[in-house]
Formats: sequence, C-alpha cells, structure tokens
Amino acid sequence: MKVVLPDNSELELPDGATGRDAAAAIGPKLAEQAVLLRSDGHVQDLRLPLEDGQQIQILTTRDKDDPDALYVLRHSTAHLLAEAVRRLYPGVKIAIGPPIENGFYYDFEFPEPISESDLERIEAEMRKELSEGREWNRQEVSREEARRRFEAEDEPYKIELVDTAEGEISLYTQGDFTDLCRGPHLQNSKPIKAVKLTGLAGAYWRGNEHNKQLTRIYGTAFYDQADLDAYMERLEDARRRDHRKLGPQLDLFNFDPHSPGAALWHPKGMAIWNALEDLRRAENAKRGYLEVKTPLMWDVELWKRSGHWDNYRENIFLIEHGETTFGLKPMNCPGHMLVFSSQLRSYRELPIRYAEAAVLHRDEPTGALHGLTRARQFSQDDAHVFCTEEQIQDEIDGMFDYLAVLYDRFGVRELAHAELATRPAKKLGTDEQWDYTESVLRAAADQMGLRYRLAEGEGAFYGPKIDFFIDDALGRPWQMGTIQLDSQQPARLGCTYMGPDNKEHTPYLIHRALFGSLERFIGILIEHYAGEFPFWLAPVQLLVLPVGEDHREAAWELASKLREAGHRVDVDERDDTVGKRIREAELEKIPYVIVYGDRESDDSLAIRERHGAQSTKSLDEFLKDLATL
RNA sequence: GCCGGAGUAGCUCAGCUGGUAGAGCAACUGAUUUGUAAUCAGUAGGUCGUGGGUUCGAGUCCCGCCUCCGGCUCCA
Repeated sequence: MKVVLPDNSELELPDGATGRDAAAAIGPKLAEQAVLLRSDGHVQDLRLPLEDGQQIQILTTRDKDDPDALYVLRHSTAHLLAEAVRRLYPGVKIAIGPPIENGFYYDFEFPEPISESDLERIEAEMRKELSEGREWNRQEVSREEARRRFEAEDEPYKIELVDTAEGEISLYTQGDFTDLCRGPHLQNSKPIKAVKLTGLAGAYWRGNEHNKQLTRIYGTAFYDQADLDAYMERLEDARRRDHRKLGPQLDLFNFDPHSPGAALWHPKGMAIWNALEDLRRAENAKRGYLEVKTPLMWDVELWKRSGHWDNYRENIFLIEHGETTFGLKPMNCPGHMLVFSSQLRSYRELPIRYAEAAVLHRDEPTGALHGLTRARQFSQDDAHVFCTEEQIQDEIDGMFDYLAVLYDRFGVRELAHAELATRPAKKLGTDEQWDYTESVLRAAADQMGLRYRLAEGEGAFYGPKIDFFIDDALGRPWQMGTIQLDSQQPARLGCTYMGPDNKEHTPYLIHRALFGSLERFIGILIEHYAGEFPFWLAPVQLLVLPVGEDHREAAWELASKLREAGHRVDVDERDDTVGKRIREAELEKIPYVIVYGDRESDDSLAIRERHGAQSTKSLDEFLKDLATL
C-alpha cells in the first residue's frame, strides 16, 4: 500500500504498516523523534495501522509549538502524573486526565486530602519517572477485559468510564501503570523536557455538583525548558494585566468586604464608566431606543408572574417588609413590560425599544465572585424591543450591526466569539415555541454569516440567545453581549397590542445587552489595554507639568484652555523633580504629559507621549491632533 | 455553595521551631526650584482580617466566621 506525505510524494509500505513504520521507512532519526501522526487534520496514534492512500504528516519533537504535538505531550504527561500519584498515595482512585489548553489535569480521589505542598513531592516523583524513562504501549481490549482489569485494581471511576465508553476500548501502559485511554500518546517519555504542576482544585466527577468532588491536579509540559519558562513569563505578564490589580492601582475602583461583589467606583473609574454611558446614550438615540427607568425592587408577586420566581429565585436578593417580600431586580425585563402594558398599544407603534442601564443585583455564589467580571451588583446596557413576528429579523440584524460598531470602537470585535444557546431544562413555554424562536435566531445568525458554537441547553429560561464572549488576560471567557428572543414573558405580563385586524396580539420581546455588563466590559477593557487606555477613554488624558515654581501659573492657564476644549486635564505642580513626576505619570499611564518651563509657550509645547516619545507642537496644532483621537 | 491556598503600615514584602512587630516605596514636615521613569533629610503610621480557645506568654499553635486568590459548579 501507499501513503501520501506532506510534499505529495508517495511512500510504499507493507499492508498493515503503522505510523511508526512509516516514520522508520523514511529514516531512523524521524522514527526516533516522531511524536504523533496527523492525517487530514485529525491526530492519530503512531501505533495504529495506516490505510492505503492516506495522507499523513508525522509530527516530531521539532514541532514543539504545534498545538497537536503539545496536546499529545501533555496527555502523556498526565499519565505520568497518575502513575506518580498512584505510587505515592496508596489507596488513591484515579478518574480522568485529559490535556487542556496550556496543559493538562488529572482528577483523583485521595484517601486523605492533599494540599499544595504535596505538589512538589509529586513533581519530584514525575522527574524520577522521566529520568528512568517510560514507554507507552497501546492495547485494544474487550469491554469485559477492561472491566476485569480495573476491578482487579479497584478503580471504580475507570469501571464507570468503561461501562459508558463508546467504540473500542484501548489501554495504554507505561511501566506497571495501565490507564484506560483513547490516546494518542507519545512513543516514550524522552520528548518531555519540562514539567510543572501548577495547581490543585476540587472538581466534581463528570462535572456534576451532585457527584463526589475529586481532587484535580493541574500541570503543564513542554518539549523545551525555555518554552516552559516563556509560558510562566507570559502568565506573569497576564497577571499584571489583571483588572482586579490594575483597577485599585490606577485608582479606578475598589471592593470592600462589607459589600462583596459590588464595586466602589472612584472618580477616575467613573470617567471611563461615563465614556461608555455617553457612547451608549448617543448610539441608542441614533437607533430609536427610548430611555426608561424602572424600580430596583419589586414585590415577589411580579417575579412569580414573570417566571423568575420558579426559574431564577436563587439569584434574587429578598427584602422582607412587613407583609410583603420584595426582590431586588436581577433583570430589567418585567419593568419594561409593565411600561409597555401600561397603555393600549397599536401595531403602528411597533417596534418599541426601551433602554435602561439600571443597577441589577444577582445573588451569585461566593466562590463565583471575580472582581468586575463577576459581581453581585452590576449594570447592563440593557434594552427590550417589543415587536411583531415580521419585525424580529430586522431588529436582530440591527443589533448585530450595533454590536459590531461598539466592539470596533474598543478594538475587541476580533476577540469576541459567539454562541447560540438553546432551550435549557428549566424553561417556560412549549417545545413548539422553542422550535420557532431557536430557528429564528439561528436563521438571523446564519444570514449574518456569524460563526458561532452551539451551546445546547444553555439558553435563558424564557428563550434562546446568542451570546458574545471575550477572554480575559488569563484566557478565561466571559459573556459580554447577548441577544435573546423571548416568546414567553410578554404574555405572562399582559403585553398586547392592537393589530391591523382589530384584534389583540402578543408582541415578541427581544432582550439585548451589547456591552453586557458595564462592569464586566470595563474589567475586560482594563485587561485588554493593560490599563493603557486610548486617549478618549483615559481618566486623565493630559497632565501639565510645570518645571519650576515660576511656571505654575502658566501651567494652569494652559490646563484651563485644554479643559475648555473638552479634555480631562490635571496639573502636577508638586515640589518634586520633573523626572519623578514624569515617572509617576508613566505609572498612571497618562497618555500625554506636557512639560511647561521657560522654553514653552502656546506656540511651542513640549509633549511627551506615554512611553517617552517627545515632540514639540503649538497648542492649536496639538488640539487639532487630539480632536482626531 | 464545594476543594485548596492566602490575609502583617496606603502598596510590595520580612518576621526560624511561641518571648511582646520591621524594611523599601507612598504619606506628612523641612531643605531644594527642579527639563522628560525615583533630590536629600526627618516625622508619623500597625487592636498582625475577625471572634473564641490553648499557654506564664500567640503575628506565630487550634477552632469558628469574614474577605480575597486558583479551580469546580453556576452565570452578564
């Protein structure tokens, strides 16, 4: 038989030859360095037989940055971890250990809890394995055989995996450790040049919180120690971008233990907040959204009618007040529907678009709180569009367009990825209604050419949605914008309009937030810009720095001219050296410092950009330049 | 909520196996009047997250609680 190599040349091999054989046929060096076979975009274990005519690419230790090559390396390293843990902690039960982005993990049930200090010991054991060397052998066995083996080893999680596994069962053995695994794996442990265990966490068996919580050990591995070092360096850099660190440092906001999950916004943070609000208001006005303002607190009777009581109760903060119980609003929708239903509506008024960026409260689990990106108190750039069935498509198109405009303004459009979330288990309405709303959303997304992942069962309880996610500095995805099609709540809250047929109809409701939560959006922006906001967003845009005492008056005059032009300007007239004050401005990440001394005048300003570039411009010229930013 | 870790001055951190808290930066005061990332000197600042316990004695050991960090579950 023949296989086709990446340069399109053909390689003649005996029938039943494996990837390893193919490598060996090409050269001994390649056979030694081979780690994985890739065929038509799919990875394949080197030990598996090839098919006649198959396109193959053999990845070697030289492909050290290839995601597939790293994946197999880390997968094999996870098995080394399991072997080490099994040796060090008799009685441990092993669960699963896949590679993930940037590393791998393995879940265990330890007889006694372990702590982070154990990681060092385990890592040492892994190094021992590496110095001894390990080779992986692949074996296909029957379900019964696999079951028998794991019963003998008293591995209940493996038995459960065997019982629920689909297709053939394969085992990989290294030394005297055998694991149930689909593979693929390295030939041997030689390519594993750098290993680090990075963390310890609880994780529920099969991701279900009703199951037993196992202990998850995270780690990573590379083909090269320098790559591990570089990775750790990148992590360090990402930590420096963390909005929870930069926010207080840049005097934007802080948190106080007396109100966990609710930010205290400082003047500089509010400058950014207001910039977003200004943009939101201006763009909303252009697009026919009408601002409303509705109560923060509602009798729970309303939440029962809207469906939130049955489907969202655990997130609602309750306030007892005499005979009544009020719930702080976690969403604006019921309020907006009550504005709609307060009058008799005609089809001629539709679509009606209500917008409100009110404060919302959601009782999030303590462990979920995460700075601005996961808060208990936050504001969405929320809006609810009441429309007829015929208008849905246009409305959603308009929202996609609007979202693109906003995200482009911040340079985050490319960072966003979309998901289409369908009916959840806990939901209102009939399957027919969901079939319809899901198909409408899907059609809208497809027509826009939107690329999205299907997130089944992750819709809101009242309707399917399209969500836009952006990753934070450490690569954790956060849901930002959302567009949700609701066929449930309007009827429940008595929203109707008179149609041309002189009959009452129930409108469709589209919920939409484009930033998502303003808090979360600002958090992501801080990390995206690493605190170096573009001029229009920077809390302090311009800093005037008088060289000496004699220049203070002139500096203030200049500052007031700049302020009149609409810019946010400070004067740093402190009795410190110019160098010191420049340094502090740099640490504050102020876009422009204007040093003002004997040599300067309105005709000649000394302008220093963030990071040091200097230039000389007249005030008029400078203002003109700023106006374009 | 669950698993693991952490909490010492505004910030970054030191404080060995229990003996009564320390540095740098920031702040303040004074001197200096400064030319593009740290001028010099001095002063002040801490119920060691919080409540209990063990002990002659607790920042240090034990328990509860709060908050934060890394995950899990859940979500904008």
